[in-house]
Amino acid sequence: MTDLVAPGGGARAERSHRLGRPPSTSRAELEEVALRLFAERGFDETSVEDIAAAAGIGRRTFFRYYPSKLDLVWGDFGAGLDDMRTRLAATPPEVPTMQAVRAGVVEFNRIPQEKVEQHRRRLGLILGVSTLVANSTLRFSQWREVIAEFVAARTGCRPDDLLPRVVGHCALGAAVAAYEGWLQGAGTDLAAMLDEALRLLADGCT
Amino acid sequence: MTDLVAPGGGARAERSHRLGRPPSTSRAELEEVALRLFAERGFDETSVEDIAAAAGIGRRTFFRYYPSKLDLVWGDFGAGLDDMRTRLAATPPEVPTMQAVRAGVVEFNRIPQEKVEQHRRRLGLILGVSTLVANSTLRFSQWREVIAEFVAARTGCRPDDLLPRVVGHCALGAAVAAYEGWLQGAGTDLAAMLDEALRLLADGCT
DNA sequence: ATCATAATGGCACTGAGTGTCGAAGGAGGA
DNA sequence: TCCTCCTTCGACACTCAGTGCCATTATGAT
Repeated sequence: MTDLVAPGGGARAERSHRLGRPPSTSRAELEEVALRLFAERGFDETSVEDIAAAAGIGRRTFFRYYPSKLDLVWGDFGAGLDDMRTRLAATPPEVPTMQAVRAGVVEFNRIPQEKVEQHRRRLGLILGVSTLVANSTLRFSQWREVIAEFVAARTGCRPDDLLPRVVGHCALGAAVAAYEGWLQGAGTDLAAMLDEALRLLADGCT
Repeated sequence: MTDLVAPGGGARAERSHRLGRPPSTSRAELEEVALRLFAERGFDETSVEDIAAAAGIGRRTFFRYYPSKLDLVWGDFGAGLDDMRTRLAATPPEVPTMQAVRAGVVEFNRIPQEKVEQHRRRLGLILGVSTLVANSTLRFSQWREVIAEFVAARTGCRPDDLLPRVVGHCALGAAVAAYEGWLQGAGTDLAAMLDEALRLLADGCT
């Protein structure tokens, strides 16, 4: 959904193309180069021209791999959303709605041990760099929509009714609060943080 | 807090300046001109140059009244925040926390009858134009902070602990959900919508 | 009239993002 | 081998937001 039709026909250049000039780089390589530059000089201090030069491509070509500098940071966000939607839809009806939401969100954020540090760096950018904080809202609206659709299906109303909207916004809010707490504390566990935040929500924030 | 030191020394040119060349326009006038143009052609289709020309000032001068095109839409947001902070701090201790939050948020959004349409247009821009949706996050973080500070004071913890953060994020989420519902329905009442949304939150989103 | 002061606006610059178009570089067929 | 097709590449030029710099302008005070 969020995916751009990047050169090579897929997200990476791994699949051998059949026709035409082969892509000279890949999204994965661009991300690697860019995230390194961001870590060294900062996001705002790194221009697209810098990234392109470091990756050995032209500035114009960068925008054929990503529609903007911001989008590069998000990785495969869309794929995760699809997973969450599927998992929520498969929840047995006897599980209470908010409990299903909590489980779904926690599962959405499950990351393999070896990718924890990378995830931390990405989230640090997303929640720390003001340009990206702003942009995140647009990304997260799709996230909220997944939740709202699930709640709407459960309660037999439309996704744009008040209750599904409130749950979507609040579940996201709780998740972001957990992200912030996780980034703030050094050795904390993201899953536990999320679970706790969503439990607070389900208990009426008391 | 959000206020820029605009020409004239204040938010408007009403207070006669003491020295130097008098401002050639005011924030209020710029807002009027700009919001009219936004309504006619759309936000993204209206350049700062257009606004400046319509207001009879230079492009460069526009940026002395507002730091960006986005900031123009928000009016006196900062003043409202200070009110909410004060009102929350003055809440009697016997009022439950979430009830105080609900009352505070509803009060924050109280608008005089004659300004309802203008408010609707502003909110429509803020929640409808993607550039502004993105920017809103930054504004709303101050809003969340006011709530989080109150909850922290009530529960005797720090504003960056999990509970205050969750309440801040969720109260904002509920409020935004209410805004969306209000904009969506024609003759709905914003205060009632907000009250309902925050009641849902306090009831654990069930 | 002259001076101090503050707003104005023109100019030039950076940086994101976009349209266009010719060139490059592979695969497959003649 | 050479030609053709197809796709990516990258250069150029453009719009627009935002910023630094600085001469100009309009006022009140002396």
